[in-house]
Amino acid sequence: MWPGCSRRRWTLNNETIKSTPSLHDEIVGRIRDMIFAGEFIGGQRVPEKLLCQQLSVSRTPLREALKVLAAEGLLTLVPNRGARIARMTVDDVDEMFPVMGVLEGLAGEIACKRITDDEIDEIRALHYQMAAHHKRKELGPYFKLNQKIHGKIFAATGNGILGSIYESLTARIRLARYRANFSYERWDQAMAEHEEILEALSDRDGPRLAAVLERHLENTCETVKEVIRAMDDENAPAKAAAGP
Amino acid sequence: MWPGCSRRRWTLNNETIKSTPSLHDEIVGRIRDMIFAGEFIGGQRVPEKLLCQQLSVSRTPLREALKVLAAEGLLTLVPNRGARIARMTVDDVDEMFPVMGVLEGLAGEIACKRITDDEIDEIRALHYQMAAHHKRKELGPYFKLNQKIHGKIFAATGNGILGSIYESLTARIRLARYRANFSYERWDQAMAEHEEILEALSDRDGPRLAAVLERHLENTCETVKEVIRAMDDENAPAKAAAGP
DNA sequence: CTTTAAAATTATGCATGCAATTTTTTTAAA
DNA sequence: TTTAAAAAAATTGCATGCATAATTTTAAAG
Repeated sequence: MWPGCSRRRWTLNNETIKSTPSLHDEIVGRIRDMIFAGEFIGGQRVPEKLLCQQLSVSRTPLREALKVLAAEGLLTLVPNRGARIARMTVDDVDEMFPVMGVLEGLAGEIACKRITDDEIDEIRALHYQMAAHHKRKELGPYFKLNQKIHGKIFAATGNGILGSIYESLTARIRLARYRANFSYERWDQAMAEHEEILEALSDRDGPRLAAVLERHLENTCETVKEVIRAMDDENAPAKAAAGP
Repeated sequence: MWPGCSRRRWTLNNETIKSTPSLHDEIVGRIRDMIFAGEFIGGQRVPEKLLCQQLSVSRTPLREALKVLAAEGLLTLVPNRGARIARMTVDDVDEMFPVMGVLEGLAGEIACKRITDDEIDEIRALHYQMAAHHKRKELGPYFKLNQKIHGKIFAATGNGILGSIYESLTARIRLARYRANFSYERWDQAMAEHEEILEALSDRDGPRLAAVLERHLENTCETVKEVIRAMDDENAPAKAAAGP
């Protein structure tokens, strides 16, 4: 996701170099996956030692990986106090939302100009798969495909920087979304919006796609905020209930 | 510039904690300044040892700092081959430009809604200072103030994420701009656009501000591309000229 | 003189160890 | 039982050392 991290070919000064996979890049990916898999909950401390034995590496490459993840916004690093899983707040989402909005809008406009028929077909295929999972109320697979479709739209822009910024924002959003106990009405609405997205894309209607994507994002944003509020309620009053 | 880096107070879980400044964060700042000061040119290798003795620190915290700077896009880290100053290409600028465009537009719209009279006065003061430097053709101070004004506009939005994304993009742009041997016509044009920016901001005219900012950015973008092309010409044919 | 191959040098990747800070536990007092 | 202080334990920050990969130098061949 981040431009130029793990095992891949490097293009540098017009030369293509095959890189040996380095340990800390491997670790970055592993920890990222662990976070997204929900192995840690927001705000939780993540001691270096724990990760060291869990990944069977020494502290040096691990600490380098933590630095990278903190730069991505997935971890919060406090001097002398180690790493914590970044905690998403409702305010954070409110800040991220308009930014993602203009990025999605831009992506929609560019994508409509540059997307190929083959790419549209790919997205259509993913769309119908996703629709099937929606019908069967299979949340996990639905999310994966949803994510993939948005990724494909950004990929179709051919603008790597646009894609990577968007990706890093959705990654942070994903911190809150892994346990999505949201309403089915919202889900149905999101699916309907995706129908429109596919239509606008097929028609290569840039303005319409931009508009739908923004509306869709608004839906997503509300969903995420609900999840965050639910998570906060689950923790904060739990302490009061845990009293004598 | 980056949310949560060096000596500052941390807000975490609604607690305010004063953090001890940690060495690697200090190093990140120092190296960033060195890069912006133009001590290294794009594509140049930056051996760890050199930085170690220059900053008189050991390799461990230095390497952590390099990871962070690479995540910011200021350095390129290749496994087993160390760090290089990131090289900006014309294509990179072409990708960054539309992204910065929508971000500036968004910032302009929000800023006009939320900016206070005091903040406008501050920007006005900076503006006139900048105009003076422009008249005297003092490029360095002009750039500093220019940067500050745009920063203030983003600060006025109250949206930290918007600001930090924009900041990280301008940081990468700055890699190319430190030796700006561009045309005076462009400079005059930029100054004229800044007059308009101040006007639109004073009138709190969101759409107009967004439009001017985007136009201004286009100017900046062309300037940067010229600089990059000049830098490339300075290096590539130099080898051919250095022949026997 | 240029090109190629091997050795020497240098740089990077990672593990470990110690000092300093933070967190937890223990102990004592209110 | 709660609170405060002190001691113990654990955790982090950073330096150093060694193995491995990359680069430069040297030597030889074409």
